[in-house]
Amino acid sequence: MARPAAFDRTKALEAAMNLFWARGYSATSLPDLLDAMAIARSSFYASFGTKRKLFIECLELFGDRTLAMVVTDADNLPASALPRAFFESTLLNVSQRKVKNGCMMVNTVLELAGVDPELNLFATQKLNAIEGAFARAFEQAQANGELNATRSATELAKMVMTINLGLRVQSRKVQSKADLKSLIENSLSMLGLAA
Amino acid sequence: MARPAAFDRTKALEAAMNLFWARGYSATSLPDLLDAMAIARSSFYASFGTKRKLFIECLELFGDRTLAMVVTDADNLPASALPRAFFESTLLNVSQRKVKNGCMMVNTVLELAGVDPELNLFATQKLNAIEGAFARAFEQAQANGELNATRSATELAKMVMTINLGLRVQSRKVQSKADLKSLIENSLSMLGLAA
DNA sequence: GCAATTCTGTACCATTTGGTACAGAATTAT
DNA sequence: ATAATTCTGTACCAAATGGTACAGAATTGC
Repeated sequence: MARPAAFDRTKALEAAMNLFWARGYSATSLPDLLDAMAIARSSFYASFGTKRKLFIECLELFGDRTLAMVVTDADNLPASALPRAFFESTLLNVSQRKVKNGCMMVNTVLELAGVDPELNLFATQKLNAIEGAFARAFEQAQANGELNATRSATELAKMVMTINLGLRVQSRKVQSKADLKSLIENSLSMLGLAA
Repeated sequence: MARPAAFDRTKALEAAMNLFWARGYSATSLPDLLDAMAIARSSFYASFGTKRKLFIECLELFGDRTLAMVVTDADNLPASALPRAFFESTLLNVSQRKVKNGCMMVNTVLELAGVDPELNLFATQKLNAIEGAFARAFEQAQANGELNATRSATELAKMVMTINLGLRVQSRKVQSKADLKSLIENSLSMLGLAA
């Protein structure tokens, strides 16, 4: 008996995520968001609450997607190939635009560490979840003898993440894909996972 | 014949730098700055121009100090000890507050990459200058035979910087000093510069 | 047609933003 | 004392901020 609750919430959320991803939290204004999401102001507040709540939803979406990617790779690849797959699929086999956006969690940690501890913590936990996925994969592989145990699985995972963070910053600097490729190769060689 | 141009420009600049360093550019408002610098609004505009110009001055100050540190270390230490000295002096032998602030150039790159290309480039160049200092030191050491040449000096410098960027992000996450220390040790070991 | 519901559009709000203007107090040298 | 200069304080500005209110158009089931 009513007009259907049609309105592409998912698409709107996706558009918002892309904007936040590129510009960060503070520098993204509400009019910017409304434009990108192509919805009216009232619809915005009706279905997303506040700008901050929307940002959290976007972070969640981004984090879950990234985590899912790592988990899927962990199921289909040997653990020693995981870091390379992760670096390449997020830094090389992606549009230049997405590369320059870096990682939304990393961006958030740096933008909001001294400003919004709650959001900082939220992004931190998402990153830790990814680190955990790496650690579990390495642990299994070491148990199976597929991976040497010169470094512990958790330490190895921490180093993969540290290098990942570094690469994400590099990708927001003025940097060519060739440079990134070379950085990735050197990183993998240092990790002992060059192959 | 006039009131002396007294007013602690240097101290005011320092205070501004500390605030920008902790909160970033957008999240630092003018009233915040005036409070921290302890000067009146008119004095601010008279001697610093705009908020943006002040930020550039602060970035310059921060960058030059960091570069000077590396250059000094390069004159007094073997090149193989440079990365450890750098990591420890900026991440361990410093107040918890400064550690949590991370590196102002890195923060700026991530905050403003998609918003203010000019400031992003400025911060990038400062980082590149530091990378250059590392590269020169490594180059000399390789020529003298003090450092093995399994990796080229410029590649090694790039990797030191990448890991540095990663560590700077880690330091803005919720993280204990013990964790950072362990990350540093693993990083140096991976770089082949453990001890 | 009619009631119900969901959207759009716009007007409005107080607050905050960075920046300017200017009066007057303070401090110096003469 | 006086002139010169530099500071403080405050009032002011237009624009932009995030958020609310509400009228009315659009779309559905009955």
